[in-house]
Amino acid sequence: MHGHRRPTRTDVITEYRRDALLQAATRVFGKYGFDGATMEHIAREADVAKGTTYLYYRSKQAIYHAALSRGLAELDQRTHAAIDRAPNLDDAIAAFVTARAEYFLEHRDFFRMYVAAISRQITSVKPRASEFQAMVDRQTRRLEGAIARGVSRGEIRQVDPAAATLAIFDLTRGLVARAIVATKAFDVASEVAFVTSLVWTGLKKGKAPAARARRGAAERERAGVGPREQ
Amino acid sequence: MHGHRRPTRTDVITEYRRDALLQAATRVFGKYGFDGATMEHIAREADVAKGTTYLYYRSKQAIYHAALSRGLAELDQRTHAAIDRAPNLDDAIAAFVTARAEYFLEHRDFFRMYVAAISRQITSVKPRASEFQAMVDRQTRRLEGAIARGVSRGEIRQVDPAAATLAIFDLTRGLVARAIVATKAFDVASEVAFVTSLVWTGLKKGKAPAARARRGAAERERAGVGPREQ
DNA sequence: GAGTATACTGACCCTTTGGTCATTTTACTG
DNA sequence: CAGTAAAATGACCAAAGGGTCAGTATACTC
Repeated sequence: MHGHRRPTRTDVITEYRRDALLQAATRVFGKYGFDGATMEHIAREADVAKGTTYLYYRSKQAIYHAALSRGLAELDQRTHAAIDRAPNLDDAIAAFVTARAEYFLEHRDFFRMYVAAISRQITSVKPRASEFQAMVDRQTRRLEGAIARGVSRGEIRQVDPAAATLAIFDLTRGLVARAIVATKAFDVASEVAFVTSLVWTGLKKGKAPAARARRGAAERERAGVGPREQ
Repeated sequence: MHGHRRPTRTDVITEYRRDALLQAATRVFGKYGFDGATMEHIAREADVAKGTTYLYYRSKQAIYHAALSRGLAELDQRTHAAIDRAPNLDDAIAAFVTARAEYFLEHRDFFRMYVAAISRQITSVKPRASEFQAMVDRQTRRLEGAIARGVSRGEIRQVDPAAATLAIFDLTRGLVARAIVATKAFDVASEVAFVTSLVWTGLKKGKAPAARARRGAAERERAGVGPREQ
């Protein structure tokens, strides 16, 4: 556990329990949400008694946070690897969408936690904004870099790389959400293809319609809109 | 309240309380989420005692459902009106995005409830899928129709209208979420313009890149992916 | 195998909160 | 203004669940 000495018996047990608890937590939080999940349930799922849980994680919050972080780290790692493997921008976009869709579909409970976490961020009054911002940043940085390069290299039209990345991010999340909720068969591959084609066509160089000025309504929103209440 | 006889005193009071409670509920549920909200808090916010709440709504679930439904109805109404006012497809798309973004930004607490509801749908094990499906359908039907017409009329390239609509839907939601979480100024108008331009460029007729076959990973997902567990 | 350290357990405590209802307040009627 | 119906109240109840810890089981040591 620390440094690199031979792991003691305690280290091994700790690692084993921590892992089992995290897996159990992901399953339970994914299925019931933070409030719906009970420590008792998580403990049973990990084949321990409730008290044991508190030997490895300080609180419900702590185990939730750990489970979420673990998934995010793995997701980021996979996303980054996929993008780095892509030789050019359109492949990078496809890789981003594909890698994430794949990961989420292999880890449905994690995806549920992920969506709930995003929802919480919007709901909660507590301004844990910075932590959340960092999380999104980690997930989008690589793709944003690739898009920025595409723009400066003239590969695609002049767009705000951050906005484009976030758009792809949103599309992917929506796509996965639908795949998970779907009761009838849902052709993920073709949905992924649609999203990538939509985005690629939308970004590709061509006579850009240069963000046609929208009249009326939208204009009124011009001013910076901070977190002001309705 | 029923039929069209002169409203009795009771009717007036009922309407007044119901309305106050729904407003209060939206505020509280929006800020604290379903579980975080307490009936006591909602009651206080509506200037009544807890018991009074139960004179007008059977349960916490009931008031939650009523508040959500009311917002959805209004949102749908506005969205539909905006689309119907649009003379052609690209205006319809812009109208959809703008109308929704506007409504959500004017009713931030409702938006929070809305996002939480979506998240719940994904999280919850209970298959209330059909009700949810209906909700999304109501919100997208009009735009989907417009897009379908655009396709058959050859105005845009051959795409699945449902998929395109859902994509626009997702982009709008993401955009609003960011506007609401944003700590620094956030230029909604330009974000709306970006999304509409991205979509419009992406859908517009042109040498369609015909969903370039994605090799590898995505392919493996081909089979219908139902709600199977990880 | 006695002795000790480590790991685990679940009954228990305490707070929170959805929902109820006997009682009180308010408004209306004749 | 007495009498009655409608409306509102908040103390109360019961269930649920996060977290604790005294006690028990397991494993390791000499």
